[in-house]
Amino acid sequence: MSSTTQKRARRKNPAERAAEISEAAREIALEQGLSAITLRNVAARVGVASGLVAHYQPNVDGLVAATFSSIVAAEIHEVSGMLAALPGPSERLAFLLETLMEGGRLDVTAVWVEAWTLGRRNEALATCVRGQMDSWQSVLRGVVEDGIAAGQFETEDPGSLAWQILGMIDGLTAQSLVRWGGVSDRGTHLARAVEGMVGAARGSLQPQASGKSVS
Amino acid sequence: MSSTTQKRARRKNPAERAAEISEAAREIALEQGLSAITLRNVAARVGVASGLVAHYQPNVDGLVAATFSSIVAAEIHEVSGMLAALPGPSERLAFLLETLMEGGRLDVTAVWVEAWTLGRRNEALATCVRGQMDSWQSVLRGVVEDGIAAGQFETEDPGSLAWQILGMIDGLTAQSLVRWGGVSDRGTHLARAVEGMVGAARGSLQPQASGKSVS
DNA sequence: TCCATTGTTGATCGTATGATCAACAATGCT
DNA sequence: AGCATTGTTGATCATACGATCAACAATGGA
Repeated sequence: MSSTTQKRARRKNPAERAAEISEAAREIALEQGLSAITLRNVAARVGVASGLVAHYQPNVDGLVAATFSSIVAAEIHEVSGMLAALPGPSERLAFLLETLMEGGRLDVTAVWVEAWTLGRRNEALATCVRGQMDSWQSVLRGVVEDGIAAGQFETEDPGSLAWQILGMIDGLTAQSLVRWGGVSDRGTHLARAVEGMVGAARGSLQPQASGKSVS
Repeated sequence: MSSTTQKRARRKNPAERAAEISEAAREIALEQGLSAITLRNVAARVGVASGLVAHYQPNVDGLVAATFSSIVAAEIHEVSGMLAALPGPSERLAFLLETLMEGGRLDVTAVWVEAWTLGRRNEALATCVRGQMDSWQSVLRGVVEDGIAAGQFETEDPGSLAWQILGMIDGLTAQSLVRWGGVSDRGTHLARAVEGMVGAARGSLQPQASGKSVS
């Protein structure tokens, strides 16, 4: 009993404790949403008094904003790492569409959607949201520009187009947050639409039904 | 003084009072968001005790859900009324894209986005959200099917396509909630994408730079 | 061993929420 | 005028939030 229920938390150095708190906030956000990030909630998960969380994060709005950035930045970093391993712009764009639409990132999508709303009353969060949107747009724009340089894509304004594609992805994934069924060929439709927008060859961005060809 | 500051609210019949409360909730939602719908907040706007609001709306979740439905249903009704006045499917689809992307409905967009998040913890709201999404999809699907019948559009699955277009619109308008600049030709890009998706002629869905041709 | 440093606690304050309900008062019928 | 009906009040309860801070205790150097 004395080992399972700890009366007082083990004393740790600030960096370690701060990391624990950030990680707890991250988990809470992914499981229950950004608005579940609460002094008491985070404290309970770390196994620590609420005051300690407040000590490391003087205001909760900041913690929420930082947590949002942490989650999204990690995703961007991960995805763009995968992008780098692909041979050319067409493959990268196709991979992007397929990956982001796949449905395995609903938790991150929920965080995005909630951040859009919370940003109205949390200025720090709003700034982070804009920053991360810029990051995503930058990644996507890079792919489009590479495609243009390689002669595979054609568009006048890669930046604007990148925003457009991002918006479409956001809307469609947000939709899947509420309604799973209904849309059958989500990926296919989007790929077709984007092909038209970037002037790529028909089918060049379709998610390849690679690997498993059965059922 | 006795006329400006009323000590006790005028006695009204239930239907009238209920309508007042609904209207107040509607205004609050559009101005401050769905989460600002509060017993005391609504009561203050109506000029009434908080208990009275609770009397008419036994639980707040229900009021939030009803308010969402009211706002969105009104918009759908309004827009589909305008659609009926247009000559053909191409004009209707173009009008839809133009109207919904125009930026004059940011308040409604904010309500949508917040509803997606709040629906996670408000089951009644979640049901309403799904219902209104169905309504929108139904309107859009109707336009697409008409277009197919008229030989102007071509697609295998109008229902799925309608979902797709809706998702794109949602994402792009939500984006404009946070970031105004950045995208120049929002409407044009989207129109081009949709043209590709429905197999319509290039330019047939472009927002006509009608009326004012200067500057 | 003593003690200064510093990580940690938990109570406390002010505020806000939804919900409940006995008391009140306006209304209109008899 | 008297009275039952019913729309309305406002205090109250339980809960949850962010924030603050004096007190506490673990740690490691002197």
